[in-house]
Amino acid sequence: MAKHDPDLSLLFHALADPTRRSILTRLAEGPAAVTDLAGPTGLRLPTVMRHLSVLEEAGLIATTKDGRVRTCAIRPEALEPARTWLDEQRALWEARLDRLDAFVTNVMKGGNQ
Amino acid sequence: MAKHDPDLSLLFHALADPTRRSILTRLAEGPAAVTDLAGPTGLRLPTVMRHLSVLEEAGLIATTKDGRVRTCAIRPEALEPARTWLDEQRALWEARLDRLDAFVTNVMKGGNQ
DNA sequence: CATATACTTAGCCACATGGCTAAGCATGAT
DNA sequence: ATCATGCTTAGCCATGTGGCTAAGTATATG
Repeated sequence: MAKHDPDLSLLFHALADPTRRSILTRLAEGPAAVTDLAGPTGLRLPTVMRHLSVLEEAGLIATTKDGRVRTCAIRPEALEPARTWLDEQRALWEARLDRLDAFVTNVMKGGNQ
Repeated sequence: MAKHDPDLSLLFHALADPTRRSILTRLAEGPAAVTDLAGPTGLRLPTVMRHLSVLEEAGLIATTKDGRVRTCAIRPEALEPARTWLDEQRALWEARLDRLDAFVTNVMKGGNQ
């Protein structure tokens, strides 16, 4: 399929995995090193590393390396595109339902007289 | 990983594909038959069918079959869990930033007097 | 009944994803 | 200099995903 919204696809895809979501909630408490993030998941480091790079490519986290420790931190603004899309859709969907409502009301009025 | 939130995973995964998102926006204009949905995508019917079943399993659409025509319609309430999760995260992330802010302010006050 | 329409199912293919181990590399501690 | 720590890279494996074709089923329509 054409890549109309690579950002949204990356974003939603990153959020679609429970491990990645739990890493994000863990990071909500504050920045953490890779090993600290790996602990709670019960997964091996390389596996966690790949989850982290998915999160980073989606813009959800930023990482910096200081000495041999890589520290990961949340990028709160990264959620905005997802929120915006959801809000737009909700608006569209509800507008449609409203029009449907108006239509039905109209038909009933016209049909009964 | 443990399946803590199968709903959210299904939901975000369904939303992570451009074709599926475009089907959703198309459906925002009103219910449509499978063939009508397939047209704009340029994809074959079986392919579209599978996108539709992903959307249906995520609860994003409902389909009914009348005669030989299957009609698909949006289920607006299905977006709620995603919205809720995003809102929760934003709250958590911002709370953390606020605490950090307060901490920094505190340290500066204490350190300078 | 025969034929077109609208899905549906089955199955193939290439590639992505999520897990792992093993080995490498850079840095901090002794 | 040596060793431990913390990440990184390479590569394997099973499964999932997104596309397809070909053939099947069910319902209108003539």
